[in-house]
Amino acid sequence: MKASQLPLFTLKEDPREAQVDSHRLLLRAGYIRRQASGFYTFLPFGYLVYRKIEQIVREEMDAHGAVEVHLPVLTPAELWRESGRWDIMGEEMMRLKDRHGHEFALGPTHEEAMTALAREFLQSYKQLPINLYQIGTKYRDEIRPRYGLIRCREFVMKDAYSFHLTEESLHETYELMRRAYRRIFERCGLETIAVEADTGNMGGSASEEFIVASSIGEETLLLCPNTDCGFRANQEKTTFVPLIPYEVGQREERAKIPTPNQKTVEEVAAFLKKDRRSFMKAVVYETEDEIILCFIPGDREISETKVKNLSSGKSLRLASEEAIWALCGAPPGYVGPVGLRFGDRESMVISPNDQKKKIAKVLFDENLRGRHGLISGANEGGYHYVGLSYGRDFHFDKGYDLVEAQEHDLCPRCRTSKLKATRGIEVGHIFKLGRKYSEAMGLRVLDEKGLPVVPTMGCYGIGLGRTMQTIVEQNHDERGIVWPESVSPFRYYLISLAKNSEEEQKVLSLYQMLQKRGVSCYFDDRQERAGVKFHDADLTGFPYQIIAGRSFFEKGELEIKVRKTGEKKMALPEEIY
RNA sequence: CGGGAUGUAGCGCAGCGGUAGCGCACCUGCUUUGGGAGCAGGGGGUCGUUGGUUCAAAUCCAAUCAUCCCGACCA
Repeated sequence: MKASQLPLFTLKEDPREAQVDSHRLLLRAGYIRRQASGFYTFLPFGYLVYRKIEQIVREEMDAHGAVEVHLPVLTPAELWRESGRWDIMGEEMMRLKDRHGHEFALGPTHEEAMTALAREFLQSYKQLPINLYQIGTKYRDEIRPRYGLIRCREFVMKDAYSFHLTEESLHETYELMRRAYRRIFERCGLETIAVEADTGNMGGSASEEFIVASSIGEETLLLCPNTDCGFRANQEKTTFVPLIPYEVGQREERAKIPTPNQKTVEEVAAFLKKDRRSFMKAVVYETEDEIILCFIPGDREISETKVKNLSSGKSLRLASEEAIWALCGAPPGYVGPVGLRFGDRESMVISPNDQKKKIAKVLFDENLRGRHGLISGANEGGYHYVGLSYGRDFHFDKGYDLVEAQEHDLCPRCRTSKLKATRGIEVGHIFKLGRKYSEAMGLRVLDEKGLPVVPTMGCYGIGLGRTMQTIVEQNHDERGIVWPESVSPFRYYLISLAKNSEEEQKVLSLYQMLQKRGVSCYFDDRQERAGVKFHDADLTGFPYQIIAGRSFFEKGELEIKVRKTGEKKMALPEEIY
């Protein structure tokens, strides 16, 4: 392709909107352009790269036994109501009505739609297992779109859904997909780390994320440096194990201490000159039908993800001040385990200002078990208790893991090494979904005995646009992008330094000869000075540059420059492939 | 949704009460031609939108929309 047909859209100056290198370079080198916050146009080069990635994904999915289909972007509300997610998905899901008033979602994911498709044609166990995938546009109304293609509101995802009679069969496909993903990212020139992940509101048992280590990543991973152990997980998923176990402490008298205007653990600890480790921190959440009071060690932060997994799964948020008053009879900051009007054990129904009656739950972190001398709110404004004892002032049967694990905590697997933290971009995710959707949507097949069974499911996603930008994030220098050959729009960037029409004709012949031989080459035939072409060639980042200059016109020799290393060598036209 | 910032030519920005500017890009001509050329000439903006203050508003005030950054984490 020639520049006169397929123009460059390069910019001389950095666009103001871009904050990170990969985003800046994709804009500047003319690969993408923003249309609205979180919505991007793919320009010619960008679309070429995108399609190369798509093709890699397609080839590997096909090679690993999956079948491609294509579903509508709009999914009817009824499907989401069947699974119960119409209400759960919240504002992240974009919705609209047609002229008849029928409700639709712009699909953020397609579990429901694919399960609905499967139940239409799956009747017998003989049809299983089957793995259906599509490459299609998704919509998520992100709170805050960021970093170009990394987090946007319209994006292309490859999503696959597999259906199985047995756990073993699901496991086989899960492993197959794991292998396919390794191949896909490898072919894209990305080094991924596979980590255990939280299953989120998707439901299901096992789940693994494919992460590319990067400082702009929005995921935090915790890794065990002990190679024999090899533990790697998403921070959200990591079980908290303190490096130094919490001391049991001495049993002592309970005392109520005035702590006026001291609300946070930090404030009260400073005020009483006590260590934060001896505090029992209370955090209150509510959902549509629950109020959840959590107690955790005072020196740590709570993991909202972990609490969410222990709740009804609906929209979890910090409780309102009214709800805290209704629950504890005290303002925020003074909540504690003693004197809760419903006791300190299990659940009962209360009625906060929020119209509805809600179930009250109390969750204790396991690290509070059996401890004495703890400090917590007195459930009375302006007072805290010191000297709280397990068994006397609070107790619990089941303790939970509620604390967010951090770097330098103990590895929960080998329990010998300190965890290390890394930031990363999630480019792929594989799940064992289980029967959540097949069950809810009435998917059944007959087994060998002719009895109906509900198939179990797996689900496997890759963000294509995000993958594309991640490749740039990992492959660039101060001059521009350095594409891996597998996804570069073209293999060669041909720069003509012709000074007259005779020389121009020579370069054009060269280009036509390369075309004829099927060499992937972009010909910059613009009437520009050499420097401009060199800069654009480096910026757009194809793996090799062919420079037709003096040596070509005099001796027929071309200069080949390797973009990545800057290394140059001479070659004859026939030697270029 | 809370806090901060910014909207002026295609892009990057200055101007902050008195005729709308600069650099790059674009068009024409001449010279130049191996790392973002020089000279000369030229085209292009209802200053995000709406309302207000004023003799006079890009400039002051208000509202609104859009974009970017930080937060939405925890009493």
